Amino acid sequence: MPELPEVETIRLTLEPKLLGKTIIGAEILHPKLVQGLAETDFQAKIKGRLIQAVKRRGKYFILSLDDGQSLSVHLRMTGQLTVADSADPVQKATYLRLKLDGGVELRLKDQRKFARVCLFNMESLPSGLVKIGPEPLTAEFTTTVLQEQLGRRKLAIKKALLNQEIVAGIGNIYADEALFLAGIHPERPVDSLTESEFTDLTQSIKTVLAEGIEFRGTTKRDYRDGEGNPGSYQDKLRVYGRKGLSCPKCKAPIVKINLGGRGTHFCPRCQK
DNA sequence: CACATTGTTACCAG
DNA sequence: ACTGGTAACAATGT
Repeated sequence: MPELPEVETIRLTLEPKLLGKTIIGAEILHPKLVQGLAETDFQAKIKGRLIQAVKRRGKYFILSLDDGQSLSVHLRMTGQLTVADSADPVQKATYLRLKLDGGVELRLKDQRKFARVCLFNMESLPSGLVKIGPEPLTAEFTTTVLQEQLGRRKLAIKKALLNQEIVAGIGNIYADEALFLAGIHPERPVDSLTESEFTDLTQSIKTVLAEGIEFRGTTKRDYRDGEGNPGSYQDKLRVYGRKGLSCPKCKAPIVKINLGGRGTHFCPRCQK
């Protein structure tokens, strides 16, 4: 469940360890990990490249290399990225070892084998980055932009927030949290939101994501930052995972429903 | 054992 | 063409 705040925390912890390093080799231990490239081609294309920047776009972790290529990593649900000493024992479910100069390596571990890695350039963006929506924590994300992205559609607002083409980086946890802060029921059709609700929602999205980064991410189970440490935002969550517990605003019990196959938490009194 | 967990995409129907 | 719903994927925990 690494969403924007978790990937950003990973980026912050890994940047000093990766910047300026040269990739001297790669070992792929799961055949489906790398998209659109055979293992030998991947190794040939990446060997000798210098890491020029450590970036993030939505939930994608991205290394910019010195020849115009980039390496993206999407952690999906249980992926973990760390930099380890090459001599350190390799943990179970480690599927990528990106060997760097100085005796260290970037390791990707993933209990569920859902994580994906892609080596790309401007002409060959991975599918998830082609139509990705605005970055919610930048000035480009405004009430007007959110309204334009949503259009006058009838789908439930929570489903829209989970669509990465509408806004980048929001997952199940932060969608529930943002809707609670804005006082909006997750099943409300998008076209029923008022002007002031759009404003509140835009601000709430920025607030919960910034809080998530401030508290170094939410660790429900698997999430760890680039140094293997859990986050602490799970202690600050207002509704997610709090079914039956009292609403922090009105003390009514938090309700959990299924919306589009996803667990959805909200306060039936505060969110209309 | 059945089911929940979740991000993305493939697929289907209107 | 567009919208929106559902299933599939994967593995583990309850």
